[in-house]
Amino acid sequence: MPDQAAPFKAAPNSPKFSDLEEQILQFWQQNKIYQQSLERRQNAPSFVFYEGPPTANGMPHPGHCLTRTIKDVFPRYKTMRGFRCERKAGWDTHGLPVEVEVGKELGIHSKEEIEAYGIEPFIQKCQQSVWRYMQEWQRLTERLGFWVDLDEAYVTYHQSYVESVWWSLKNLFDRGLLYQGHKIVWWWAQGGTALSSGEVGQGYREVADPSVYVRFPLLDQPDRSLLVWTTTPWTLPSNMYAAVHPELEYSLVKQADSDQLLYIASSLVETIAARSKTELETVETCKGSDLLGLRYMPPFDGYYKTLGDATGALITPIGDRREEYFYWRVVEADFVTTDSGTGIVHQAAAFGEVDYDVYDREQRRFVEGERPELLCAIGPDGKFVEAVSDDLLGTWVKDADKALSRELKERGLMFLQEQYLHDYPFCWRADQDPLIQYPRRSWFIRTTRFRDLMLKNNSQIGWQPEHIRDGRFGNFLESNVDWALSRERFWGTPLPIWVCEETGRMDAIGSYDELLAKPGVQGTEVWQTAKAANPELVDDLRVHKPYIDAITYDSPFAEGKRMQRVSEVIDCWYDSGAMPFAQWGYPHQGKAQFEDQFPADFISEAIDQTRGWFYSQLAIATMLFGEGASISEEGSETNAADGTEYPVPFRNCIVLGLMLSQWWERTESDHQKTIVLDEAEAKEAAKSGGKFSKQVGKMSKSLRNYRSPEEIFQRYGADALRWYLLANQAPWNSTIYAEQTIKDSIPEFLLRLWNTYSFFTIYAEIDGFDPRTAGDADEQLSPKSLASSPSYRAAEQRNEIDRWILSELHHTIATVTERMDALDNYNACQAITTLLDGLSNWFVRRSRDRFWANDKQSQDKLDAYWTLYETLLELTKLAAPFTPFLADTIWQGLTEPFGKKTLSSVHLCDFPASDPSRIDNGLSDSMRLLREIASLGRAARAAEKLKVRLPLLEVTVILTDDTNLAWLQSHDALIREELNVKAVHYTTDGNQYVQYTVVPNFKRLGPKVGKQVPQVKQALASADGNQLLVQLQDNGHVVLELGEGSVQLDSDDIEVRLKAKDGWAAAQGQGCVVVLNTEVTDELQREGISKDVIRIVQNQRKAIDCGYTDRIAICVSPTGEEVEQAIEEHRQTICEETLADTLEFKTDEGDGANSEHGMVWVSKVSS
RNA sequence: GGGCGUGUAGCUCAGUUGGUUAGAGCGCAUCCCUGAUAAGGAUGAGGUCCCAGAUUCGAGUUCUGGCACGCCCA
Repeated sequence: MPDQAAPFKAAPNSPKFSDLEEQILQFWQQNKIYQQSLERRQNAPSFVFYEGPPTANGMPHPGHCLTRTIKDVFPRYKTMRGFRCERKAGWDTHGLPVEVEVGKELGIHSKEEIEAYGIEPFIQKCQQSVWRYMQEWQRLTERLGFWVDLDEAYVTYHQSYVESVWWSLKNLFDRGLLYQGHKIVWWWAQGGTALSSGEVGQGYREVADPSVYVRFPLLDQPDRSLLVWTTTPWTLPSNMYAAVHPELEYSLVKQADSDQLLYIASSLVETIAARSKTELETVETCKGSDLLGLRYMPPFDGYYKTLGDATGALITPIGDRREEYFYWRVVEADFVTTDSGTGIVHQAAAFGEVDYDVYDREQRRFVEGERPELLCAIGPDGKFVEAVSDDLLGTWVKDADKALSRELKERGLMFLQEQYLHDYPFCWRADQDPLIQYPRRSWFIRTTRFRDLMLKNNSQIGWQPEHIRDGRFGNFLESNVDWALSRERFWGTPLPIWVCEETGRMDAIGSYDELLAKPGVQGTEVWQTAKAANPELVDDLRVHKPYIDAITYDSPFAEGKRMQRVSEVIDCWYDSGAMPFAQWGYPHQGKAQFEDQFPADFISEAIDQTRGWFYSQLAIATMLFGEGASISEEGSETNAADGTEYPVPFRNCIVLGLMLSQWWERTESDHQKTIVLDEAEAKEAAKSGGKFSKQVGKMSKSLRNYRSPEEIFQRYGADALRWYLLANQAPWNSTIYAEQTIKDSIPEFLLRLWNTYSFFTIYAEIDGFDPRTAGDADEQLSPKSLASSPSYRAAEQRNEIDRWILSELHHTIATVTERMDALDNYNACQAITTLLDGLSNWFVRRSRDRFWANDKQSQDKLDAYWTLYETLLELTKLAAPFTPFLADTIWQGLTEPFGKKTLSSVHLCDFPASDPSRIDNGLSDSMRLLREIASLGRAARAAEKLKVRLPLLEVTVILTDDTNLAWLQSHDALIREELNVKAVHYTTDGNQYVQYTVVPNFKRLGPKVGKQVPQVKQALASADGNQLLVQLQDNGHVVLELGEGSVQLDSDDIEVRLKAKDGWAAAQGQGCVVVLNTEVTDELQREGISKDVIRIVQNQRKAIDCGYTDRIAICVSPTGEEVEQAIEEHRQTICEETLADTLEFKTDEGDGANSEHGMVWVSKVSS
C-alpha cells in the first residue's frame, strides 16, 4: 500500500495538457514569475532582444506562432543562463493597411472621399482601428507562453515615439541627407492617388493597346531616322531621349520604295520587315555605342520649340566640349533588349521608372543649376496640360492615343501601327480606370551615401541562415537606391518639415516642444478645441494630421511670412526601423535605457522582413550612429553629429521561413469549396460523396485554410505547438503547417516526459522516497546540494546504469548549451529527445526491478531514485525554454515536498551546467554496443519467427575485437533477460559463424593513396578477409600488392566487418554479429507455453477489471496434453505472476478467453 | 524578366570540411509487453537524394545548364 505520509503523490495518468497549461498561466500571472525572472538578473550582464512590432489590425495565424516561439525560446534560455534579458513589446500602428481597413468600414476608397469624410474623424478612426484585434494578439502572446512586457509596449503612434522619429529625421535633414525628388509611381489619375505594388498587382488584366513604330529623324542627316516603338503614344509628346544598348549591333536599312533610311537593331530587321510587309535592305551596320550622342527631331514639338537647342555645362567635359544639349539625344541604357520593339527605346522619364533613372543619370552629368528639367505634358488628373496641339489640351491620355497616331501618320512619321495584347494594370477599386506611371514629388533619404558602410555593418551580423548576408540581404544592399520616404497619405508619422511660404526654404523640427517654442506659433488651438470637444481623444493625436498641419510659425527666412508643414507623412517602415531608439523616446528621454539596450544581441522575423525591418533598422542605425553619423552632404548648413560609436543595430538574426498551410478541399455542385484541415476529417467527409484533394499553399484569410491558434491551443496545447516548431525543422526553412505532426509531438515528447515523471511519482509514493533527507538542498535542487542526503551516494559508487544515464545527461547538457549558444534550437531539441529516449526506454525500463524491489531502504533502490530524481530535475530545466508549461508543471511536482524552500518556478532556475567529470564516453560506447546486441538478438528472433516469450538455449555474440569483451561478459544477465535466453557466449573467434571482410576507411585512405583508392578497394574485396585479419592482428598492419607496388595499411586505414554465414539464425550490426541457437527443446516449448498462459490470464484480469492486488481463480481447458503438462510444470510461476489462488483444468461458466492453448477463464476471488 | 531559396522514404523533416551501407519521427506491416496500462516497446518493409552534364579515386553534398515550387523585386 502507498505510504500515506509519502512526500510524493502519484501524478495523474493522462493529463489534458491544455488544462495544465491554463493553470500554469494563472500561476505565472498571479505570482509575476516573469517579473521575478527579470529581477533575479537585475545586475547581470544583458542579452538584448528587440521585438519587431507586429500590426494588430489583423487576426494572428499559426505563422505568427513560429515567430513568437522563436522570439521566446532564446530570451528564456539566456535568462536561465544568467543574463538580464528585457523584452519590451511593440506595436506597429501606422500605414496604408490601417487606412484601407478603416476605408472599408466607412465604405469609402479614394483620397477625395477621405477628405470629404474629414481627415480629423478619419485618423481618429485609424487610431482606434489599430487596436481592433489587440485582445487576440495579447491572448496569443500570453497563451503561447511568449514572455514579453506587453504593459510597457512601445507604440509607433505615441507622441514620444513620433518625436524620436522626428529627431532622427531632423538630424538627417540638417546633414543634407533628406531631399526632394521625383518618384515614378503607379498612379490612379481619377482617384488622385498612388497605389502600392500589392494593389497594382491585383489589377492586371489583358488589354489591346496600340503598338506604334515611329521615326525620329536625325537632325544632321534628315534622311536617316531612328525607329522607336511604344505602346503608349500619349507619352510621345514628353519624349526626352532615345536609348540604345551600346553593345548591340544596329543596322541602317533602306526601305524598298522610299529614300528613308532607318536604324534598327540588326537582329530585329527581319521581324520588322515581315510585320510591316516591306523589304528592308541593310546599308551598313554599327554598334549601339556609335549612335550615342546623335541628335534627333522629337515627334511632337511642344517642348522642342523652346528647348530644342537648350544646353548646360558638363561636370566632366568630353574632350574639349564643355556644353551638352539637354534633350533629344541618343543615350545608352543596359535595359535595352531585342525581345520586342526595335532595339531603340523611346524615353519619357515622367512615365517610367527605368526611363527616369536614365534621366537622373543624364542630370548628374550637368553642373548644378544647369540641368535638364523633367518633361511632363500630363497633369495629375491624367490629362494633357501642355498643348501639343490645342485640341489635345485637357484630353485624357488614353483618349489621346488615336489623335496622336493620326497626326504622326499625316506627318509621315508613322512607320507601322498595330494592336498589341498585353497585361496592363487597372485600379482595383475602379476597374475601368487604367493606371499610369506618373512622377510625384517625393522626399528621399540619401541612403546611397551609406551603401558601403551598410555593407560593412552587414558583414558584422550573425545571420541565421548565413546565406542571407551575402545573398538576399547583401544583394539588396548592393543595389541600394535612395529611400523614398514620403507618402501622400493621412495616418502616419508626419514629416517634420516646415516650409517658408515665401522663399520655400525649409526647417526640420525635432520635437513638439521645439515646435511650440518657435516664434509666433499659431494653430495650437485646433488640437485644444478638438480635445475639449472630445476629452476621450488620446493626446498622442496632437502630433498627427490634421492637428499638426494647423501649426504655423514665423519664417526666419522672410519677414512677416509663415512657416507651414509639408503635407506628407512618412513610410511606416521608417517607424519600425527607428525602434531601437524610438522605443525609449530617445534622445528626448530614455537615454540610459537606449545606451544599455543598443544594439540587440538577438532579433528574429520572417524572410519577408529583409527589405522591411531588417533593412530599415540597419539603414537608420548606420546613418545615425557610428561612422555613419559623421557623413553629411556637402554644403549642408549643419555639420554631422559627433559620431557616437555604436555598431550594427542587431548582432544576430534568425530569418524565419514562411509557414504554408495544408488542407483538403472539395468543390461542391454550387461551386462552393468545402475545406477541412485534417486528413481523417477529409476521409470521413468524403464518405458522403466526392473526394477531397490535398492542397498546399499560403495561409489565406478568405479561404480559412488554417487552424486558428486558439483552437490549436485547445486541441493540443501550446507546448505541443512549440515543440513542433522548435524540434521538427530548422526554423529558416519554409515549412508546411502539419496538423498531424503537432498532434504527434505529444506522444513523441510531452507524453513521454510526462510518463517518465509519472513513473517516478508512482513509485516514489509507494516507497515513500523523500528527497528532503538532503538537508542542504538549495533552492534549485542542484545536484551538488542533493549530495547532502545520507542516502545519496557519489555517482561512481552507483550501479552502472545510473552512471550511464548521468553521463548521458551531462553530455546532453553540454550539447544543448553549445547548440543554443549558436542559435540552433533544432539540434538542441534533438539532443533533448535523445536523452529522454535513453531515460525512458533504457534507464527506466532496465531499472524497473530496482524500483519494485521489496526493501525500501536498500541502497541500490535509493541510488535508482536519486538518479532518476536528479535526471528529471535537470531534464526539466533543460526543457524549460522549449516547453515552458509542462516543464513548470513537472518542476512543481518534483519540488513539492520541499514546500517554499525551492524556487516556485523552473524559469527562475539556472540552466544546468555540464559536469565533465560525470561524462564517461567509454561507458556510453559500451552501452550502445550492449543495446545493439539486444536489438540484433531481437532481429534474429524475428527473422526466425521465434517470439521473445519462447525461451531459447543460447546466443553467441561475435565481436571484431576484444575491447568491450570483458565488460559485456559482466552484463550477460541483462542480455539473457532482454533476449529470453539461458546463456550468452562472447567471442572474437567466429570463423564458424561469420565471414570477415575488410573494407577501406575511405576518409583516411583517400588522402593517403589518392588515385589508387579503387585498386585498394578491389584488392581488399578479393582478398581473404580472415587472412587479412590474422595479418593485422599479428603485425599491426597489412600489406597489399598492387600492380604498381605495394601498400601498407594499418588498422585505422581499414575496417573489419562481419557477415553472418548462411545457415545461422543471425543478425549483423556495425561491430558484431549475434547468432541464435534455434534448437527448441520440449522443455523450452513448455516454458514458452506457460508464459503465453500468463499473458492470457493477465489480459483477462484486465478484462474483468481486476485491481493490481486482487486475487483470482483460473480455469483452463487445454487443447492438448503438452499444454496441460506445461501448465502443471509451471503452475507455481503462473499463480505467482497472476496472483491466482487456484488453477484448475475444467470448463467454467461465462466469458473465457479463447487462445491457441485452449479456453481460459478468470474470476475474481477477493479484493 | 532579375535576385534569393527550396526539391531527400507514403507524410513532415534532418543530413557536419565531399568518404562509398543516406537518417529521424509519424504512418504502414509483423510482433512483444501488460505493476508507467485509454500507456509503453521491438523488428521490418519502404529511396532514381528533381533531371542532365562536369570536376574528383569518390558527389545527396562542389560547379554548369535545365525543370518544378516558394519568396522578394521588376
